[in-house]
Amino acid sequence: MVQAEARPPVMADVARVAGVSHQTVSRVLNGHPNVRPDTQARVQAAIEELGYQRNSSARALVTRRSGVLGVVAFGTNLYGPASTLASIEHAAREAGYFVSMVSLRTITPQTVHEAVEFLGQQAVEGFIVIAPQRSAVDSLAQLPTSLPIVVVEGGDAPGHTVVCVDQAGGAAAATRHLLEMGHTTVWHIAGPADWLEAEGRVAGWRTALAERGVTPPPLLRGDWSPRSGYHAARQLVERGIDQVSAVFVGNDQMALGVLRAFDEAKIDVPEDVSLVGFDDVPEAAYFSPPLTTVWQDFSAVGRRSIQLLLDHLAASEPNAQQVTVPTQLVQRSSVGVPHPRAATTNG
Amino acid sequence: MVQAEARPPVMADVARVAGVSHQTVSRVLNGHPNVRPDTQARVQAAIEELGYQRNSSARALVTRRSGVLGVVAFGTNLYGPASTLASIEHAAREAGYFVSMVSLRTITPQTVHEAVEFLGQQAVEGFIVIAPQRSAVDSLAQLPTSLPIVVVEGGDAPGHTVVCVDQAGGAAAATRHLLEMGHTTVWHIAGPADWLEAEGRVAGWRTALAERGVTPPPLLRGDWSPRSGYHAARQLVERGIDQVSAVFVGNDQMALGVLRAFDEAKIDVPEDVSLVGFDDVPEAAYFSPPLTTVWQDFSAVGRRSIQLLLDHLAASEPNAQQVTVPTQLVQRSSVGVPHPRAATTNG
DNA sequence: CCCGCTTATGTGAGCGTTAACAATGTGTGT
DNA sequence: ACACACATTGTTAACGCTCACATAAGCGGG
Repeated sequence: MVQAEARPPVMADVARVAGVSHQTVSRVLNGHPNVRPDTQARVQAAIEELGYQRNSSARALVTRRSGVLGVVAFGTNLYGPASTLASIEHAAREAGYFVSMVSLRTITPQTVHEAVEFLGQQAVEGFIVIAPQRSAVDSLAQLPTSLPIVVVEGGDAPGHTVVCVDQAGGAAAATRHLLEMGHTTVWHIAGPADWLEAEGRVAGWRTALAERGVTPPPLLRGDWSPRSGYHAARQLVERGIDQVSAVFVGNDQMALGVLRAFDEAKIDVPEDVSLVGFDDVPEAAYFSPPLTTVWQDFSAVGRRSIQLLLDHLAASEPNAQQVTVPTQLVQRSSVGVPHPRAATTNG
Repeated sequence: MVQAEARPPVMADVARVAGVSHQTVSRVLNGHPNVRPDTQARVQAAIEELGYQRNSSARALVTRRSGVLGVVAFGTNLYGPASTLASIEHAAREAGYFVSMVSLRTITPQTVHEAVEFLGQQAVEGFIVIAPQRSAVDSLAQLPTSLPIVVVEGGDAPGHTVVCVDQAGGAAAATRHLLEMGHTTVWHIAGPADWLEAEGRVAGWRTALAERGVTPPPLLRGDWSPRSGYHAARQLVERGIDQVSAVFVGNDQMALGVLRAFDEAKIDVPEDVSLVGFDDVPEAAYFSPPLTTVWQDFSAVGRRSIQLLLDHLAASEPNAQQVTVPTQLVQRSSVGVPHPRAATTNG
């Protein structure tokens, strides 16, 4: 009795059925010119008859191209990174590339290094590293690889190709908006100091204040979580909320915590205090009150990252580009004109 | 002048430097026994000297194992799927597997089919499909692959290995909690009808009401978004909120919309109406008021999925298992005892 | 002191594909 | 009718690894 072959069909099988050589099958598969239409049809038919699928390992072995892009991401259960990641994958797939992902829980030179090394074991052709912290960016310099890398949210990583959102611009727009509504100054609850996004927003906030000759009030720090926003707002309340008429919060999650703290302290937004967030998470429009915030185009970040990475792959030129994605202020109901008492700050 | 070899080193290069055969290098790399310690050390040294990295394509070609797992995900910018995905990747990496991801924007038999076919081009060894909608689960039956598949949130997919959260149990617990607080009935704002998670929660809600002999009030439907929760709550308000003392909302995002609508209508939570959500997103604790909700262990879902998939891979047995991950009620401040007027429902 | 047994290493083939080159047919200008 | 270009197909040799097998070396018992 003949042993039934469990093995999936290979090119030679297709070639036999179609009555051609395996090389012709290869040509059909790769869309080479100079294959007669009827030959092509016969091969095509044989492929479907056998349910043939090309062996990607063999192909990768000989072409030295795996068609896989590695993505090292962080905080992927947060809205921003998750959206960026999805967009990266989408753009990569459209370009015919696979995405192999490593999702980091903590981001240190150590973990970034390990992630890149891990992906290096698989034959990725290039990397996208979402490196929102300074330490992560620094660790990029000494990576054990010569593969092209695009850094997302990597701020001013010298010598690297970087895609980032115009944090400073968005923050300045938010701050200016509050100033233009008549607030004499704007407080800021920032994200963690080692986060480049946090620093960019702080810088934008400072810039907008400086434009008006306003000395920035003391900076408050959170860790992006609603909890930390809540605590920062408590501090504000305790040190005298009368002094505060407008707050620019580093992200929407912290803004939610702020809202909660103000609600508990019977401080009305925007009647008593105006608030602007950052991110424009889907929930922001349904906070109480709906939050004025800064929209980030995460989708564009993902698309541009892939685009730059593919450019690098094609050109093999090491020209490090810096791409900045603009933001947009989304006005809702958390900003109002300053309360009379708040106008007399200098009392 | 000798042309410098740009090619990365291969096993033969390592072998030459270490003074052994390529096969011995292979043995060291794969941790085979019967290699003398000093030989092993020499090979190890040569590997490091040359910065050798094994060519995974060549290895995959001959072993017929790529070490890559495919994940088809949906709604990856939402908290639940994003958390599950991260957990899947983590568990896979710990087991030494790579994760290739496809993130779907719309989930139809068509897109699921395409995603699986796409991943099939890469030589994935198995799939995890996050298929939260009935139509997606149905489309799984006729997939063009014989590879092992684990379905996440696939409800009662017959013949498939499924990991899902105990939606009905969680919903019943939420409903019972409201009933035990003294509410005579509980309204429900459900997710979309074709979502298995939504249906599971509806079923649990009905069960808990039936236990007390309570006829379920009319079911309201949303689409998981805060917007839809807002509109459902508006309906409730317009048709007479006096009839309503407790609402179980299909997820936290919709609950936020409900909160917003109630806030606008000057309906206090939990004073006038009690509310329970589902998911326990990080923001839920900072809603106004902090939301009582049902916690889902997304991390466990991811871990169990990988575990089952690896079992399948090892056993090649087609024994379809169904794993259910328990939930937990998280009590915060959105539930209270019923208002006196609400007790006289039959008025 | 040789036999068999174990341990340590080397040799050769083959995985399924693409690239380079060879070989065949097909038509065109002279 | 002949040479030459060109379109179409086939043949052969890598790619870098693991597997199966062959071989050499070490070691205790008769």
